Amino acid sequence: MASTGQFAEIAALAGDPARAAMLHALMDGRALTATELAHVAGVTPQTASGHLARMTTAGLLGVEKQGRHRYHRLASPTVARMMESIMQVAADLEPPKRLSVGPNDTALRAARTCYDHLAGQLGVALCDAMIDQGFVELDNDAGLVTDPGLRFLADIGLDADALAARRGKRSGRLLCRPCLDWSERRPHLAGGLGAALCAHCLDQGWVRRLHGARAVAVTPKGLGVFRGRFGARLG
Amino acid sequence: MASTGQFAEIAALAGDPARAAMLHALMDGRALTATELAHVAGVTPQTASGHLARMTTAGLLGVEKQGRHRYHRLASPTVARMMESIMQVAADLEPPKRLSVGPNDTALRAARTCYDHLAGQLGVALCDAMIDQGFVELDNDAGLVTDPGLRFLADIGLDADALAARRGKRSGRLLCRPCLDWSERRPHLAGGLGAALCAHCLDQGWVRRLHGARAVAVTPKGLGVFRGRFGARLG
DNA sequence: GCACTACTACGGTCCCCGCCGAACCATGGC
DNA sequence: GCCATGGTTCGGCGGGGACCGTAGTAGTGC
Repeated sequence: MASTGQFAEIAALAGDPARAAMLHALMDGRALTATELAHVAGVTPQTASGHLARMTTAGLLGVEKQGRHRYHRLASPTVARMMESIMQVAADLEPPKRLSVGPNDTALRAARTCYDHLAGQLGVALCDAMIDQGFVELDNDAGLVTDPGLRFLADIGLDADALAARRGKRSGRLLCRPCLDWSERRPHLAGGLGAALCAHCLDQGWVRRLHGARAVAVTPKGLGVFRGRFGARLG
Repeated sequence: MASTGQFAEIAALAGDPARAAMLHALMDGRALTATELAHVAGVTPQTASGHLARMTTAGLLGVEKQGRHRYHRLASPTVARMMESIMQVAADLEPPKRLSVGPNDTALRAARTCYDHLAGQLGVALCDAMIDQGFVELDNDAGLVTDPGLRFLADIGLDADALAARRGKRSGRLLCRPCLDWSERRPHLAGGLGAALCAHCLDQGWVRRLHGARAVAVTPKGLGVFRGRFGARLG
């Protein structure tokens, strides 16, 4: 089988604190340089370089060389999914020390990207609002966009055909994937729909990224749209 | 956040070869004793005991004491999902030595349980057959049971209402989750539907477990059902 | 050409952790 | 009561790997 040895190898790679920090930093889906990653991990560049090389040959990361810089990113959405699922298990672990609930942490809980979709209080609130309005129906395994939901998406500028193109084999209905939020313990929208929604929010300037991290902020314009059109209850 | 420290802790627990072997052995959803797990991991009982204690306090495993035995099982489906996703990433790793493609491995590829649903060639074949017959529609994110599919499920003895009860908030339609098979690289059915289907196959004697491992075998009766009713192309 | 930056390769140190042997509890059968 | 069995705890050993020095190699700008 994909022997336990290979399984252990991947898990062990993710299990080192320095490497875990780098992987987390890449969870916004963008590409960073080795020096930046060394900084977030708190190690010297040469140590970081070694870690990055190992993760790249293992297929966790991909690199794009560009001039004298080498940008490292997560190799695939599959890796991001893996990290999400580990985070869910880790969230059940009682917090050990809780010494620093810094502002960074607060921002992250409020709104963040989870590789390609929105998470945190914002992600959950948008999801709840769309359920309340009957735009999507969710169960533990999957979600379904209703006919009013399709009209709503078209209304805010998201074309259903474009959405269908993002997905694989299309079915008659537009489906999506629920993703359990590790900080809120409630589901938010993921999958092709979640990715499209997140990209659209960034395009339209409804949310913007904060200082190159995973956290995002809702713009005034976005707040109006989320409250008015989505019917979301936000802070 | 669910700090990178906790993330790394969970991943590191899964990253040790001995612990990974134990976790894999528990992936059939049943509970095993410490001695059995020590055997599959190839370590002494006292070493296994230490590993099991750590994984239990970390929330990866649960124990049920029963007489002088202590049965260890995966703590939750969440843990199983985590392991599935790590396996998917690990499957992309080129096989390192491939020295023993033993019969055990062959049986595992042919048909196995993946915590609570069927996987391997059998799982993929059943999924393909149900798609071909128009019983389910799948995309990358989710799947939908059609009306003929609901009738088919009732026909083979699976009640849709009972299925709905297994899931969380019910939607108008019966949804399911696709799970990418790490050996076949194609999706099979998971989620509540996959779990119900697997349980039903075991109940009806269509498949039976092999020597207490994850591998399962299709019985002659099951072969008839899978070919005749499902229309599956099997071996 | 030279200086500069970003990254990689090598050698050595240190520590964590997985492992086992032996001894120590708990349960069940006689 | 006694032994047998499954399981856990403790102490010491050993190896793997994470880390940082220093040194070396591309690519860029002057």
